[in-house]
Amino acid sequence: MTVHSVVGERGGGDKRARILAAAERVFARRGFFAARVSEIAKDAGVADGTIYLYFKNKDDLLISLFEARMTQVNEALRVAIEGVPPGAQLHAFVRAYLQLVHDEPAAAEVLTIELRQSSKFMKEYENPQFADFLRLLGGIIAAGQERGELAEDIPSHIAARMIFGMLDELALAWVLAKKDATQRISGGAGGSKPRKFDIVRAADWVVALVATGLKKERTTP
Amino acid sequence: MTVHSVVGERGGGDKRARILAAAERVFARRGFFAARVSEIAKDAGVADGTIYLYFKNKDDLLISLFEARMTQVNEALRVAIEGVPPGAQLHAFVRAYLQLVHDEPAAAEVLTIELRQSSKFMKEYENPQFADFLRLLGGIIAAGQERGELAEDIPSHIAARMIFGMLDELALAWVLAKKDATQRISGGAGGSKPRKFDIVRAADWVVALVATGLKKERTTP
Amino acid sequence: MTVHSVVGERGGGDKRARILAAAERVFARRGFFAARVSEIAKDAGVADGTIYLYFKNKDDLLISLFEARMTQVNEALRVAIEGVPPGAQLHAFVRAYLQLVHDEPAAAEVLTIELRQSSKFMKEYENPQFADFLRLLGGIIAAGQERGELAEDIPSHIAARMIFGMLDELALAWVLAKKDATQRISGGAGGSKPRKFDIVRAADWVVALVATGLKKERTTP
Amino acid sequence: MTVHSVVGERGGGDKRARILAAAERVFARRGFFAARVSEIAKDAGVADGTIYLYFKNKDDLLISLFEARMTQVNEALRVAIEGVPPGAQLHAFVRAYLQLVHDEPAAAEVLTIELRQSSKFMKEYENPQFADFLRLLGGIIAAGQERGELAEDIPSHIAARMIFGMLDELALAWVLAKKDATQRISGGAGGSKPRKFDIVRAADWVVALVATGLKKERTTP
DNA sequence: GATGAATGAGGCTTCATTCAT
DNA sequence: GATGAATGAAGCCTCATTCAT
Repeated sequence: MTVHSVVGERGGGDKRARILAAAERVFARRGFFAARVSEIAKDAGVADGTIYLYFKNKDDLLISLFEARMTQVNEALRVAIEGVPPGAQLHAFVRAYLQLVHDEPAAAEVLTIELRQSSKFMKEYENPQFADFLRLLGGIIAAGQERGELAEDIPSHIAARMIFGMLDELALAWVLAKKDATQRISGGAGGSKPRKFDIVRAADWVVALVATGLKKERTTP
Repeated sequence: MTVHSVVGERGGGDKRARILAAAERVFARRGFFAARVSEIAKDAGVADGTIYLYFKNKDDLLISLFEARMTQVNEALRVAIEGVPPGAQLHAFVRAYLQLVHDEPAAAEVLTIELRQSSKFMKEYENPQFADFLRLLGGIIAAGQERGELAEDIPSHIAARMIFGMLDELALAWVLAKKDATQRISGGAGGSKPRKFDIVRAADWVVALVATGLKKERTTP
Repeated sequence: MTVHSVVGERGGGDKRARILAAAERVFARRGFFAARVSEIAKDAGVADGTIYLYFKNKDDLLISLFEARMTQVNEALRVAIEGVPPGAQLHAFVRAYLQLVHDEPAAAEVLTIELRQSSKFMKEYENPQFADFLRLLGGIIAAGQERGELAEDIPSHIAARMIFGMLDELALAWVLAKKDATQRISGGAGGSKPRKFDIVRAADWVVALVATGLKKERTTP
Repeated sequence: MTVHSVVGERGGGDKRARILAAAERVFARRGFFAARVSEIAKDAGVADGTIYLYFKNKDDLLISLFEARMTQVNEALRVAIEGVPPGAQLHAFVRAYLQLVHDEPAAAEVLTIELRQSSKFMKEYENPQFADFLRLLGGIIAAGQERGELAEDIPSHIAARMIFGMLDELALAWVLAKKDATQRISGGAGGSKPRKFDIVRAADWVVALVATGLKKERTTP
């Protein structure tokens, strides 16, 4: 199953998928609130009214998009850690996640930015797929703790949150930097618009930080 | 300088501050897009039109709020690490940040959720205060690397991003959990609505993770 | 010819009649403007598009319905007064009309309520069947006046209008009361939702009022 | 209190009244469903949005209009029968009602046609003013029955309904005839579009019919 | 400066109607 | 003839912003 088959492509077969793919592009381009249903329709090559044959309303479009993408992300992550030795699963997970961000920047942008939108989506909407995601990541950590490989002073679900926070922030920084081709390569800690960096390579940084921290003198055999 | 003097209080003196404080409450309650200028005016005890004597428009209200809060956050963080030995500054920084989140949940909600929002603010808006924040945090890390205390394999500005990601995610989880008093204390990695936890104590977890990672066998003198 | 054969039945044969019957049910249930063509189609067991094979548009559906029903009403009324002595024809007419209302409440509701509706139907639409109805009733009165049995101070067509007004209002009151089974049997002149009464028996009241009025001691020459 | 002061005039003072007056004109002209809020606004000389400062929505406009008008009608009728000898009150009531129709044809049209509109208004909407109207008329009849002047074989509230039916039908016929200046003066019982007649004079016809019926030789005891 | 009634542009959505199959 | 997915015009309503008082 490819990424595109889930959300649909421009030349895709069924309308629902094409609308969802268009919604993703437009939400990424404008943001949910600034996105116009008519623009999504135009982008999908359907009439405005057609959207309402497949989705209840504009909100449903975002929720459906999120569910489709998040389900797919979870699926890909599960595949990525399958057959991997327990001790290497966290690395595999992180790398796979950032690879997905790299491959589907529009999806990453919607997941990263739009879904924080409080009212309708993080508060009222229960969001079971994101819970799945956290459960998957938390499970890897908890298993490491049970095997005695990972310290138990941090609750696994909190650790999962923290790792997700890192990944999400890196994804956001990368996605926003990507937007701006005229980005000045100013040195230092940069402006609010971060410089471009290799998001896939960043997986190693995340794993390094999570595994052994920043302190220099560390692991002894 | 107190927190309130920056953003204003209900019984406060000047109108500008009262409007800003009201905006923060309403943005936290409804989200930026769902917030109504008239509700902010009512909450501030002024007429709708009065808001436009102090702010250019609704966007300006959010930007001003963000700048005031972020300036104050940076100020508080600078104070928190002042006079602290270099090796302990990161801990002080993290603890101070999460304490601020704890003390001003409405502010935390606006900074955490609303500012990620759409195009208008993370893309078009330059956001120098957030850059300051990252520079401050990145500087602490860079200094540690220069002193040879911290590993240099992760660029300091990337490390700063990752740490901010953790802090932001914890703040978000805590703020959203706070919203829902009827939260079931179900076990496991939880649902999308995280269980309540002690946000201030979480500072230790962040520092532990950042310092030495999750791996069990670690630092030897 | 039965009532149903004109407007069609659920299990009926040809599609046109089934659509018309469904339209009557839906118009009675929702009102013309709130009725959805798709609901009529569903109720008739045909596809939406099929309706347009038999009717020009939604308006045509109501007009056709009205013409079919009114033609049938006029037919039934003509039959009802056939062979009846001239002096008893008015009574027969009134009784037959209210009996039809009783037997076909959905039809009565459409004729009574929907057709008064806006411009489209009472203003722009010529409505020859209703003219027939008034001509039939007016003819009975005019004949009575010519025979010297009825006073001539009221023009026969005005008298016909007044009698129709009574019948129509009684039908409306009865139909609307029928809607609400939980009707409180509060005394007095009632609320806007009238109490249930025997619509067929009401024929005697109409005839009594029309024949001799309300005055108790009737004038003697 | 004049008629206009209740519903408002074009050059009137407050906006609410002007909007209500415009709504009455537009509803009479187009019918409720075909009426456009923007046309009402234009007719009232206000912006579209202004209407929503005074009324909740389009439905509220019709309900408010009905309540204002019906309250005023009831008031006028009460004044019309005040001080009139009991035996003459019915005549006074009928004449006053038809005079109101004559003086305010747009109001009559809205009351007569639009309010039959089933779903929203006769079914869901309780309509206390119309109940008042019926109570007033029914009270006059009941009083006549108690004084022994009127026959008691017809329940007073049914008699009230029947009289209202006559008045309403005459009003409708007159209002619709008025619409069409090019009306052919075709003889006989006419088409569906009735010929013009003197609506005020019609009061005598109604009273004659109600009082003594159509029978020429009236029954002697 | 302060007010808040008024504005009016513009979006989401509905639904009668069409037409390729 | 029958279908029903697709169309797209058009309306109600919201709400940020203005400006006369």
